[in-house]
Amino acid sequence: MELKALLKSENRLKKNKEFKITYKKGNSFANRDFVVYYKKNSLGFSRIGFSVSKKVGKAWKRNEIKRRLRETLRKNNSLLSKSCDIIIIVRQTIKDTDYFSMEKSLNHALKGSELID
RNA sequence: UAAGUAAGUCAGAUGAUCGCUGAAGUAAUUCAGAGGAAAGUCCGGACACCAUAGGGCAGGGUGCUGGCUAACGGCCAGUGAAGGUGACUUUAAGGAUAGUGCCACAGAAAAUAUACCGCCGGUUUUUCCGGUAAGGGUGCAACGGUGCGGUAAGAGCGCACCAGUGCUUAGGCGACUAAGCUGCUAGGUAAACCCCACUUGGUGCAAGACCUGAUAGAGAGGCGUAUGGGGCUGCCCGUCCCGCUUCCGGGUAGGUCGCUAGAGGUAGAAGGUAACUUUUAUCCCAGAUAGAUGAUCGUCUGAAACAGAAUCCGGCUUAUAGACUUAGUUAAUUU
RNA sequence: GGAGCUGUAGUGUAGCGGUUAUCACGUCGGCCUGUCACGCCGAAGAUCGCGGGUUCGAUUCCCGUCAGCUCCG
Repeated sequence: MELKALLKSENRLKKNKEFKITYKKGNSFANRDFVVYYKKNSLGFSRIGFSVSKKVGKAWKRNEIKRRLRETLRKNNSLLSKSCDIIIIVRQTIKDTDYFSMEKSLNHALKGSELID
């Protein structure tokens, strides 16, 4: 699958139901900045959802975080072949970190959940 | 030069690589892509549905004058009051003689009554009676203020000036201002109830319309309309529904539309002190749906603030780095 | 996106415009007890979320603002 397709609509978690199922039946891993829920699916590709609480910041701040997360995942396309539903929850500590340390932290979180090598 | 006042503008730019959303195109590709506040949701509209969008009362809102506007609690121009040396700023600013309430403590007395210390007269010299409200004292506030006359002592009792109120004249569309005159003195509070004038139906794009369409009833016609219940903001009137029967077909979830050409932008002309209006030319300028603008590198000038459209407009309020423009004011120095 | 509610000692709450403000739990000190608890007595602890305005005087009335919470798919 092509790299740019990662963020097409079929690769995103959308429905509230899907989120709830992943929360209930999936496994989780957490570090200082992120919580990752993941669960195998039968689609042959992965779907990813983001969850950024209002406690993190105002609207423009949350948008910025989501943009940067998408950029990080775009560079790192190995997630797609896993066929998983993934939810990435952002914690409050992310507020003051810059792009590079965020990327590092996210990779650590994904390694911990054995989604990437 | 310093301090301060008012009005207004911009809101990083540019190049490269990799990406996101929409439109056009068979395709390569091309074009467009967050704000001055997009925010708060404090007002006003458009639009949609609710019942025909109704009547009365209650309730809500606004409150100096004139104008502007689709409308407004907004804006513009003025009036009064308050503040500032000044440029200028602020202003919920109708009515207290329609009525009701309240004015703690203190004080004689807090609104139609009264006299604590006093002053004066008479009698008596402990006091009592009468007159008085000038002085003291209380308080945010004491039935006008200052001065002179007057008096037993006093008092708008009389006079002059001032404050208020009423009337007349002049100016102004008007709020009001100026001058003159007569009578005389009226406590404050309406962001207390209230009165007066104007105004106000409710719900909100999660409005609503259509497509597909499990289970079972949204709709239409007829009959009945006694009681009771429910809906239409609260109550009353009025009105619709709930009952029975016949016909007909269609909740939630999903998708499409609503969804962006508009009280639109830019430039000019005319009218107006201005807000704004009229008109000519020209432009098309986000439309997502878990929700699109990012990352890296280079240069300028320094990894600049507040901060992200969600139906759309007009305002208000709040947040905001840095830079700039224009017009007044005050003070100091020099010529 | 839209609609609403609440802010008062550490916590949960009362409060007619008129004393820098009530009660309970908690805290601190004392009494009681061999000791602790219970009980009794006393004390401290509040910029009434913040900023303006009305008023002689605001926790209370009005305006703005901030924070928290609830409801509507």
